[in-house]
Amino acid sequence: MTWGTPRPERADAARNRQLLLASARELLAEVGPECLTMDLLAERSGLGKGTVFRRFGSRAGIFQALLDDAERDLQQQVLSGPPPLGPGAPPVDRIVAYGTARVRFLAEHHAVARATLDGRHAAGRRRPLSEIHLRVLLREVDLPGADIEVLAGQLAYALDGPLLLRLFAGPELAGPEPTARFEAGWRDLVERVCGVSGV
Amino acid sequence: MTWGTPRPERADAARNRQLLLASARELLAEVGPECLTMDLLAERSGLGKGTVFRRFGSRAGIFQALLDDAERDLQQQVLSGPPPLGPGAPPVDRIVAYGTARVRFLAEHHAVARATLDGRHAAGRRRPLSEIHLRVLLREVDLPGADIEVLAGQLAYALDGPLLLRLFAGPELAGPEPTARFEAGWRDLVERVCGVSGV
DNA sequence: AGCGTAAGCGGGGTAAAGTCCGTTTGGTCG
DNA sequence: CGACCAAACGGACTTTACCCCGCTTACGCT
Repeated sequence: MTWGTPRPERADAARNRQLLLASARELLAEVGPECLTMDLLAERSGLGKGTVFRRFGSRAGIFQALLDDAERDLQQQVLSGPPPLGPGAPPVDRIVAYGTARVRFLAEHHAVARATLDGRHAAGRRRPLSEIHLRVLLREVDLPGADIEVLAGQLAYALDGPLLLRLFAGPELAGPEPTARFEAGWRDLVERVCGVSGV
Repeated sequence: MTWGTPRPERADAARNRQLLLASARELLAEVGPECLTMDLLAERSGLGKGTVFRRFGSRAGIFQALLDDAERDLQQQVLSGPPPLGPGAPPVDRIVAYGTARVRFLAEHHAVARATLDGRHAAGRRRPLSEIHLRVLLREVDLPGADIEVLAGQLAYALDGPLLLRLFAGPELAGPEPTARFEAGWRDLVERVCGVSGV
């Protein structure tokens, strides 16, 4: 036994995965994301509820799986498609191209992507504090050609919750070391964006 | 009657708000975030479950309120504290100082901040795709002194879900206009970060 | 003070997420 | 071909966020 790959997927499991994804897509079109329940999906696909949970882990997992499935195409483009999205172009061009592609991807699948975030009744999330403050300050900096609204949002999210929390949550890293690293990273990012040249 | 302010808060409501926040903090320390249920909080504070929901709207709302409460102090520092966090310093310095303060704030309150994100068993969220791809490409760009790991995370989040979804979700803006704006914003951000000078 | 009313309160009810464990089945090895 | 086992399945059960609506209470007005 070589343990490089943990185990191949069983045939019935693979079949059911496809069945579940197909049923989920149907239901999504019929009743919309917020009415798609685990029970409903189980019934529609003719499988047990336990099976649905085994596959997806949670309600949000369904949408994640759906999105991953749609994203596979984008991944292929990135790995072996034509430049600048695929290999062969200068890295900066590829980064720009990737962002463009991803924005379009999310715009196209925004309903599913939204449902991924779980909070099914959270409706309007709030993150205005950092963003507003940054917007005000950025206006005072001379940044010709920049879209301040968008830039403020980008920086706010670069700074905010998910990134930090993910690392903090990981292998118990709430200590001083990653904190210092984020602080340095933030300083570096801001100085690059604002065009501070020197030492 | 002047209708500028919708209505002042009733006295008992204010008292109960404080009581609930205090009870929530106690329970948080005793049983941890994931065991803090709405029923438990209601019982501990001697109020009805309906009241708890009226106050906070949802489970996540509790943690949001707790975090907002703690953040009020930071807000004060920003609005009227000493520079560089408060007014009086050059904007870039203030931006850097704000980021530093916020990183420390989140590091200190990471348990609560984490619980804010609702998905109580979501555990490890996945966002490796964009991040890994960006990391690889950024390494090919000459960026002296940059922490590529951190930078890749920052850019990935600047690009990713929450920002887009928030605007898409808002006043129904999935159309082409904001998409184009995000694409342009991304190009601008990347070029600033990577030090592309010219036209 | 007495009254009207709108906001706040209570807690039982509901639906849906997530868990458990006994049963079934696909795959492999003798 | 038959036995064995780990993985997959099913669906009843538990937990808990969230809703609903009749009751209570604080505040403004006369």
